[in-house]
Amino acid sequence: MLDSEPVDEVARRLLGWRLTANGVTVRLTETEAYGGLGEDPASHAHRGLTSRNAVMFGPAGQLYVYQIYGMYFCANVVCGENGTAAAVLLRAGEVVDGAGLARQRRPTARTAAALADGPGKLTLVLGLDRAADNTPLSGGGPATLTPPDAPVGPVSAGPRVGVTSAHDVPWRFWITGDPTVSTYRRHTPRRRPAAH
DNA sequence: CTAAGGATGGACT
DNA sequence: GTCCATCCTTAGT
Repeated sequence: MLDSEPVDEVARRLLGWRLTANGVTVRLTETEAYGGLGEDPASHAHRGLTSRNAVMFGPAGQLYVYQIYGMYFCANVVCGENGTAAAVLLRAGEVVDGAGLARQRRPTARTAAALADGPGKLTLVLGLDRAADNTPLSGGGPATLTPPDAPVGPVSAGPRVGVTSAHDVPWRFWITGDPTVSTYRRHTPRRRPAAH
């Protein structure tokens, strides 16, 4: 499935799957699709293969973890056939097991729904960092992906978050009405340092 | 409720 | 040197 379907379809179907890592399990409630070389200006792979995005060009089912803004990490599921670069960003989830550990890792979360209602928060709760980059999700690695045990409800789609280009592509998917879905924020334009 | 600004470091031009 | 697939706190409707 991960390698045989369009990446946006995979993103949709990953909703409801469970991701387990370091004693915490999360049910995915929000995902985003990113395409490959030349086809998606918002994708890390758009400009070609680099040391950071190399995992995206490999076989499907690997975890792609990268650091952003110097202090957070984002987790992706690599999709597409070997040689094609595509991935699904895991944006949010509901903690369904290991809530105690999750709270320790996210002391600022005021509600259970806020434990993993954003991509950086999701990796914090699961204890994932660059060490988990390029590891298998099928078992034996730091993080494991398992199918849903119940059908998911209605799914919504919309533009991706924090993306400067391709605002018209509705490649963000979430479970309709779920309280753990991150609130949409438009990309905040960079400010230049005040001239003096 | 929304908007703005800072923290912070690696990848890329 | 510039740009982020972010989060949190503070200030303003």
